[in-house]
Amino acid sequence: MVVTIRDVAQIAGVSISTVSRALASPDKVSAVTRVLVEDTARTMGYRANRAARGLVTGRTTSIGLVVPDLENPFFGSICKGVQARARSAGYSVFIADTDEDPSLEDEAVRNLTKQVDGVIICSARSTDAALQQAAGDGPLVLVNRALPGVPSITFDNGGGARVVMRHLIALGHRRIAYVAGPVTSWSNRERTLALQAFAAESDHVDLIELGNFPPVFSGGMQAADLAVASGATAIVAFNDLVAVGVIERLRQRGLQVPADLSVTGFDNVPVSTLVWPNLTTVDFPRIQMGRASVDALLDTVLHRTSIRPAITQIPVELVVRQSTAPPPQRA
Amino acid sequence: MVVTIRDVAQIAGVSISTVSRALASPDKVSAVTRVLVEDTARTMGYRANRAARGLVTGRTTSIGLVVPDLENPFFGSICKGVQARARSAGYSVFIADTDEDPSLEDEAVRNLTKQVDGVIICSARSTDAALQQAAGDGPLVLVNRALPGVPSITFDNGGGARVVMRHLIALGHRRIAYVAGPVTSWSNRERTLALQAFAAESDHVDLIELGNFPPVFSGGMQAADLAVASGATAIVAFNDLVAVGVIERLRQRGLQVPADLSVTGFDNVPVSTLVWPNLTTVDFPRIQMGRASVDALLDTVLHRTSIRPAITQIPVELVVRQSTAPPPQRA
DNA sequence: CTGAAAGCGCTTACAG
DNA sequence: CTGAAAGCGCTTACAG
Repeated sequence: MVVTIRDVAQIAGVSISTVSRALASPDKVSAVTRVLVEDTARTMGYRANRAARGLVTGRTTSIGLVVPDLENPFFGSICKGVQARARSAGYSVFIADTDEDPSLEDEAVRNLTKQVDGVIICSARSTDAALQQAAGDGPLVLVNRALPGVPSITFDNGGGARVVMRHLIALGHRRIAYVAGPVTSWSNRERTLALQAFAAESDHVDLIELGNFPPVFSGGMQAADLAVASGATAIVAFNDLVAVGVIERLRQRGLQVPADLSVTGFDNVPVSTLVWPNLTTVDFPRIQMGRASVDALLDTVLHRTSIRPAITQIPVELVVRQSTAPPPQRA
Repeated sequence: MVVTIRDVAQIAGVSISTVSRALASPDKVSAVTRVLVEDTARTMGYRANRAARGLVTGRTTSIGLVVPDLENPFFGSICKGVQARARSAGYSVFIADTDEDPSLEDEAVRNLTKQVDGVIICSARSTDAALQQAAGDGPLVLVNRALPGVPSITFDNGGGARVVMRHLIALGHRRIAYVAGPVTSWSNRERTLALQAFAAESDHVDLIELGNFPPVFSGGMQAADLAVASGATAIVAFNDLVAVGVIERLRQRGLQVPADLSVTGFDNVPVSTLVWPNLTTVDFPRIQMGRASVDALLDTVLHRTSIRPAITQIPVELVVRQSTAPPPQRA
């Protein structure tokens, strides 16, 4: 039922070696043969069995992608970028959702390692040690997390945090609350450090650190009350979802954004333009990051001499919308 | 560097056949041998090469999943369900994003067919003919689209449409606008037919059909003005994103939801609780659908005698929130 | 219960 | 430029 190279060879009246060559390395075969084989293969609907090819070449032309949560639009975008770039390079992608569980993540990586040419781990929740180990077992690229000795693609979290602070301070804010994300989040650490440094360098600016909170809507709902009690006039949320939660809770308490308080997010996920007021946030080009991670992985897999540094940092930019304004005038 | 069955056999002092049996069919081997081989394999870090196994068994223990857009949370949820169920059944999943392009979809299916045991196509954008053809080439399950002769899992779109109408009519609405989705959308056709039928059966109810519109925020923005001009007091949007667009445009025009107009969506994506007012919508259990599609596919792949009908329809339910209310009193 | 052998569908030196 | 042969890492009748 399924047509193999043997069938094509028989119909075309050549050896299977010739069929293989005509299809995989057309220049190693005469023009006549090539056309003959190509035509036969096409009309017979022949498609090479990639597993069989992989067995002899040692390359599967597939990669693995591990993400914490496919339902989260942040990761959806990255997947999209990975998938697009992989296809254009002729690679297929295996996907694994770890449900934010470090042990499932380790298992997924182990499972994939043997059946793909390389693995991309997105926002790894696992320990440094486990990741370092995985990196030893085969080509590996980390996305949205940096680890010494392992190729990584990250966003410039620090730069994003600084540009947010600069924006709020320029508007006149002096008491700024940061609603922190999960303790285990690498991005959260990066942002916290940059916010602290920026506040310390600025005159008369107080940074109030709140949290940690879960990186979702309900986290923002919780955090909003603490932020109000702290006397902050601006709230920097860990991400857009948290920012939306903050705004909702403020609305419930009769506070206006941005008239009474300014609120910012991180990520620029679609929801940031679906809520009112539209969020001022930091755009993280996630599809680009997905693409870049495939490039980095294939550099390793194909032994391409890369101009890329081991750790790539993707620049980010502030998107000013309606959720930020000067603080209210003192009575 | 990579340990094969041969290495394990050598260290354990048995033949490769025995290693293979001890690992794959433990009951065909003595208890002593089994333990010996298992221990050796574990300490050596042996993992079977799935491609090699697939070559001889004819089964890859992987499936393919084709979706129109990984960035769309609707599909993200389905992917999550598919991935979870596949893992628990010992299957890996290849993913392909078609960017809503029918020809990319056909190509993805063709590409996958040879390297997986079966394919799940989500919200297929391709033609009936192409899908019918693909179904002939190997196990195939359609998700969110029905096609005679091809196993499908769908939501009860008609039931969803009827329950929305019933809700609005009970609130007192008599002029109801439907903001239609894409012409090519199977779900849109299903919903339209059900809405028309329900309106026809009800006394003094006018259904105003608007569209077609793109199934996103901007589609809603466009549609809102037409809906207002039509004199409708309630707007049934093709999906939640369109509903959010409608509400935003109404807000811009100074109209209040639900005081001036009621608005409903379909899908119950997370954004429906992030906007204000929270959307009244129809919940589509997408993760469940993802899981069900894997079950249906494996029924075919493993020749399981299935109690399941060829076409499964998943029930849906109305979620009443803040975007619907009785129509305003006539002046 | 165990091993030697054949073979899954390919690719790739090696001859000619 | 082309073909016969070996072999990639497994599984599975077939003997013993």
